[in-house]
Amino acid sequence: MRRFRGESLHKIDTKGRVSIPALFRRVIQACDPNWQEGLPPELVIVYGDARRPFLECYTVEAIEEVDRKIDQLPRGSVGRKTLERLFHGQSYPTSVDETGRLVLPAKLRQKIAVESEAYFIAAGDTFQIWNPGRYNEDQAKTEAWLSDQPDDFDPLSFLDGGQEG
Amino acid sequence: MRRFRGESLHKIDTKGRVSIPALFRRVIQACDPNWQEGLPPELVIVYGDARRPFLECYTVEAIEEVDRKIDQLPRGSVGRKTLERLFHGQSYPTSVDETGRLVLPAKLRQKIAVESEAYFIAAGDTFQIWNPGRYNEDQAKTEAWLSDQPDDFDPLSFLDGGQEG
DNA sequence: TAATTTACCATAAAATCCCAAATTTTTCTT
DNA sequence: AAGAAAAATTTGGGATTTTATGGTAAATTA
Repeated sequence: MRRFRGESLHKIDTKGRVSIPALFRRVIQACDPNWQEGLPPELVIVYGDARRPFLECYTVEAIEEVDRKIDQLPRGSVGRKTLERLFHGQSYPTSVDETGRLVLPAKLRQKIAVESEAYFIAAGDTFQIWNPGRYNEDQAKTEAWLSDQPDDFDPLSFLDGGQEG
Repeated sequence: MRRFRGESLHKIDTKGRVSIPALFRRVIQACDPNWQEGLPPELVIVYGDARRPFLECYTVEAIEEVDRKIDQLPRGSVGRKTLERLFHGQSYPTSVDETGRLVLPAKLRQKIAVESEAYFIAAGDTFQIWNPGRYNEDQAKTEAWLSDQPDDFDPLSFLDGGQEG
């Protein structure tokens, strides 16, 4: 399975167009089982979780996996209903244009409060789009926490045992 | 499992190109399960941990092991988020070119403050890239610490029980 | 028709490819 | 073991391609 990796900052123009990081485009294309020469690679942007200040972008393969899992939940259950709202309702299917860009409609830009620039960061099999300042704040918190740890603290220690709080 | 071993100093040219020590290349290639004749061997450079003054280079196998472990952490946990930022976001996937070189983008060069030369040193299943002067300082500290130990102190004693610190 | 969205064209900057000169290391031969 | 030949490594420069971004025209839609 291909994964996103990396981060970068891009301009948003007056029409809401933004370049997708070139490396991300390759993953989007490789993970679109319907893609073929000449067609624009597709993806799905999930924007509904109000507690998250970013847009979450899924490849076709990744969103189909989510869909399959939702299908397995009992009809009428709270979980299923919530997930259907989020992933089926509050999501925006789109595609990468010929020049490697994507159009963020006004509604989505407002959701994450972006205007002239957007910050892209990989998160495994999805990637996120942030307001750059908002991301920096969040990142600063993470770094502050890290610098409170002992000098020899290794983030990888999360991987072992992890008695996570 | 193949391991990196050795150290060396290399020039960085104006485009950010730097030769990878030949012995390291063999390990990178051997640990890239997708590699085949004609393809460039791939690797991932992790640069995000601000407390570390070097770039940490992972083989494909090594980074995939980290990815698998991250996948097993609970979604939404602090540990998972921190590790995703670090290993998925603040990392740079790249490959070894035909002449055995690698390109360090300006952002990565700035992170470790290298300009005309870079120092490479093995560290088990990864290797590190340092500013040569910065590495010497660090090494001097290690040596100073060692020389403060009793004459009969054997570093290998760390291997036994080792009540570190 | 006015407004919005989509397609198409253009350009500067950056990243990549291709070729090649000097080294250095290894192998071969005497 | 020494010297010569071959192979591999490190480094550099120019040409080409890709990327990020902007603008205009065509098309869709309300």
